Amino acid sequence: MNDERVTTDDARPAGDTSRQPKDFLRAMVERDLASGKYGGRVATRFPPEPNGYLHIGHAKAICVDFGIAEEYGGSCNLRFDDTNPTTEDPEFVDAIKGDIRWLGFDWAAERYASDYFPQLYDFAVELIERGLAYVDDLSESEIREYRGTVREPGRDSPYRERSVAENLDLFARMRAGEFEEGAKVLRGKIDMAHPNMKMRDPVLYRILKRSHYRSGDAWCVYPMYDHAHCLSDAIEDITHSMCTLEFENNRAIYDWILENTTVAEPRPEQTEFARLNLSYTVVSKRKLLELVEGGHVEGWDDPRMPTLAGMRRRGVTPSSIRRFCDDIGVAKANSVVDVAMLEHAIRDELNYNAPRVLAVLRPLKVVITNYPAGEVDWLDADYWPRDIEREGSRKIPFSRELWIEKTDFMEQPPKKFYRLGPGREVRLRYGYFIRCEEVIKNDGGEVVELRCTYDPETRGGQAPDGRKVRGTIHWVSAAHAIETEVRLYDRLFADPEPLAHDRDFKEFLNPDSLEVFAAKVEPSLAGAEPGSHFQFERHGYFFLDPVGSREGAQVWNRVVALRDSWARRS
RNA sequence: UGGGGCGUCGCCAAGUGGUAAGGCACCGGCCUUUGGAGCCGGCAUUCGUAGGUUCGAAUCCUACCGCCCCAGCCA
Repeated sequence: MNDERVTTDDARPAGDTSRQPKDFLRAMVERDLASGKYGGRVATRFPPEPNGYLHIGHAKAICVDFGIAEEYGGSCNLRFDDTNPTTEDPEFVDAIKGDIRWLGFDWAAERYASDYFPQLYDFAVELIERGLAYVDDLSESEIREYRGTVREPGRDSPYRERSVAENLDLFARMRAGEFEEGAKVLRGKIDMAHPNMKMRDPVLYRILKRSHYRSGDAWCVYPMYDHAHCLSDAIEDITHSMCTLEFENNRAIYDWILENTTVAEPRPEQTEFARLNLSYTVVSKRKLLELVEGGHVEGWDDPRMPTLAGMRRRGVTPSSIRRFCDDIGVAKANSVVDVAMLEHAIRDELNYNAPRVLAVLRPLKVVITNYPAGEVDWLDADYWPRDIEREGSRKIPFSRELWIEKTDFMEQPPKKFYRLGPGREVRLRYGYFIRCEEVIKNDGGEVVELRCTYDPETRGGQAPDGRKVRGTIHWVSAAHAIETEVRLYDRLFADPEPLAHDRDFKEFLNPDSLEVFAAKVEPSLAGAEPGSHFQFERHGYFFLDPVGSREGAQVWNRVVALRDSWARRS
């Protein structure tokens, strides 16, 4: 529907964005549309609990819930599933809303399960009146015992056969605050021997004498997920209620409650899909919390975190996240997506959107011995390589003293090393050919300076005599360079599946996930806008960190490195 | 050894009885003032396994194997 949901700076030629083969969810929606099951309506919802930050796994769910509604002319509500006052906090609702908007989605309505507490309570009363729910006095541990195990049936609670009148009275008194927390719960009266554990008289309401961030002290009984979710869907006239695989067993309760309460038909239906797992990362609120609390990262928005806040801070674009979600598809098989897919989506976008500039991370001084001191030559440098049809260029200064990358020089270059070495010639990008004439070392034998000559005939990078050089390296004029901080971020974990071992996942943290450099960047970057993207040629895509940067003290985050076939083969 | 799901290339993932899409990754080659990008080519005689039905199966049947979820008054 809303094909115009624009991604501000995406200049890629409009390609075919439609997944050719439909995933099973879209196929289902199309079937329902064709059969007229919901009168042509598609209504979904994204139901986060405001107890933590959204991460890349949620992004997939958001793309499913909002994306499907959008594609089929439907609507998607944002519903905070806030039925547990002990864990929820309004701080998270704002963060969640911001993250969803950042991703480029908007909701038809903003709802809160807590706003439905009165209706939800009435539905519970209805179940009691129908003899389908009862107040149970068993303790928490007794309930567990009575539930049986996956192999053995449970036993009925001694309170299971209370009369409707007694249940009504007791439930009203629970609500009135007459009983202590844990003293009583309301349970669905289904079947204590049901093979599906979830159907063994699920708890519907518990007493929690806690004030809720929205409803305050209006309630001391709070509905459980199984009671609240399906009925909230029904209240909002949701048609397709999509959730992740771990709720498959809960679908039986979902249907049972809706079938046994007076909700409008056609009723919403739940369908499950596999949640996202990403290699080299963990996608679990609890695990991420552990990293934050253990000080392994600097916070929820640490650029190494797979949270949307972290990715935004790192410089990942929302459109590349959406593109990634499109690429991975939706299915029911548990899977671990290769993080290389995400990296590819990011590069693919930034390749078209990030102007190229020069930056030296590990500076090695080069003196051009045949270039006069004090002289400056301002060279033309295109912002875009020839294969990208965008206009724009800037001037970069060339002078006698330059910085080049330490790794672009080797005293004893191996076979296919195209860069600088004693006596070798390379091209300085947008500049001249230079030849290394002398290597200067300090007392420790470390190369600290190169003395080179340049060929004035090669200005711009071409030799009139047709001479070719294999290597082109980046550089920056020492007198003009800006000092900045460059943060190289890498995968947070060194193992593709940190959770797949018998050890603590934190043991697999990548010790090199962050490397900080005092880098020299070309002077044109002086006025760069915080939040803008550039490609530092031969390094990767960088983002001027709007949080970490200060006036005159830029902090550049590497979003993702360039593919590097040299590094791969060595 | 209960129930619910899932198993198609290293990783995702189409395919729903007519003879294995696509993407990522990888490997060649071309091109190249980013060892980037781009272009060309390669990459599952086989669909967890074993039987069976059929002219014909990844798709149907049977059995088996493997993995995930469920015993919170979390969601």
